[in-house]
Amino acid sequence: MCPRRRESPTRQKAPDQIADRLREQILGGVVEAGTPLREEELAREHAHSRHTVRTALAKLAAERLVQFVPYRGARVSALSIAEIEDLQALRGALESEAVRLLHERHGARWPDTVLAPIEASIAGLEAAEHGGDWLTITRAHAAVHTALVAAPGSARISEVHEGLTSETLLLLHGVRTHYPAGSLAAEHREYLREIQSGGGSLVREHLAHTTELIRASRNDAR
Amino acid sequence: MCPRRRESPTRQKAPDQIADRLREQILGGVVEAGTPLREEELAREHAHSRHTVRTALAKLAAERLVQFVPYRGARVSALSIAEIEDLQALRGALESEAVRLLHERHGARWPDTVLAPIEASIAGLEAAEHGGDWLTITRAHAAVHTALVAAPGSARISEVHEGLTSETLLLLHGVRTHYPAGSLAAEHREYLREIQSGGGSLVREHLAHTTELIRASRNDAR
DNA sequence: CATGGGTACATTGTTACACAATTTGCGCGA
DNA sequence: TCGCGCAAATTGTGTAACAATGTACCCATG
Repeated sequence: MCPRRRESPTRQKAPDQIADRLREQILGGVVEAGTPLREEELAREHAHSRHTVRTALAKLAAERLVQFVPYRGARVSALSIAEIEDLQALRGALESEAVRLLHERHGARWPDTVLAPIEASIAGLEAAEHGGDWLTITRAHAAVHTALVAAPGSARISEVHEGLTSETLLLLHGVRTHYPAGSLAAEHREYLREIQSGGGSLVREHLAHTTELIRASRNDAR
Repeated sequence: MCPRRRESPTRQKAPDQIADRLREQILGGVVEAGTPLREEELAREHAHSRHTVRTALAKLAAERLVQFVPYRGARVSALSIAEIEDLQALRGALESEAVRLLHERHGARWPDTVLAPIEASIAGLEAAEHGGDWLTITRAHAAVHTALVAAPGSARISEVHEGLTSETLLLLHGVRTHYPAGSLAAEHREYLREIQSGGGSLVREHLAHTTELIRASRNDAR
């Protein structure tokens, strides 16, 4: 292969590659909640050693896509409604703090430098709604919230929030809600308009709406 | 030794033991910021394999006590003032959300069931201030904030907040501030009294005070 | 004497294979 | 039919080796 330029980051490490592939399988629904993940089997499938696979699984455990039982191994996570509410409470804390910081700095009319990246991500969501599969749509949806939380530039709030993305996508995978194409984007444009003058309660209301969709979807599945 | 009862958790795993020991060394100042941590050396010192040591180092990296440079190894973390401010912003988001939740449920007079664990941890801080070393004091101090954030029972907010404890203690290790014994406890009793009627701004003020102490301590050290 | 290039060294990243440890389930005997 | 013991399945950890990467040092040339 081509020699790597010195400025490039070192090539992606094997555990990261394995984690990426497993993450796609889990979030894409190929591997369902509760499925055991056997180290030797994964080592064979990915043509890597068990040590490398264990490192990859540890990364997914940190993202809460998998859960470990000692001497029993890893399995794909499933969250209870109570756990979902805890997760949404955390996301609400982070996103409402981002909104508070933006109010503190910019009042009720946020400048274009703040709005443009968020609006760009909403445009991306709209594009995803026309033609993308459900995972593509939920990823684009997550990107909107990520952009909003990133807007004040508080690096650690952003980082923790981004760390919740896999888990959030895993949750939404099970939600078979049919939105007309473009309606999620419209909803988030409205949300962006409202939170410039509103506050944390709008954030929590927005997230509670999502929790309710998940709850309803689970009830329908019974 | 006595056979382990089935209800007991399995014995502590080797990587956790190594991580615990290294954490104590780092937080106790035995291993200073910037010190490289060589895998083979640690493997010899702890009488474990490099695999086990690498797993332990990964745990400490997740707590941000150490930082990895690819192919260069781990070293004990050092945070810039900007990074400290980001960390405090995150802690502020979590603690002020806990306070908001407590107001939402209990108004301006929190019941004893809420206050008792927090007051107990402040008593523990007071005990630590009489006779404990600086790490003992900073641990007891962290326990007060942990108890407060845990009070509304939002598990994930608590968990993220607790995950910041090692890093916070590492920061405070470098702060050679001389508090009269008991004054930290008194300050936190006052803080607990105030936040029952006050809100997030008091939380941020309290944390900003700590950031200022760290900043001043670093200036003094130059 | 200074600079650049190449090589070697230090250390991490990963592998293969093996054995220890733990949990659970199944089979056999009472 | 129930309880106990053992085996199987799987993870947790170890050993030893080699691959990969980055940095520093040495040598040669200008």
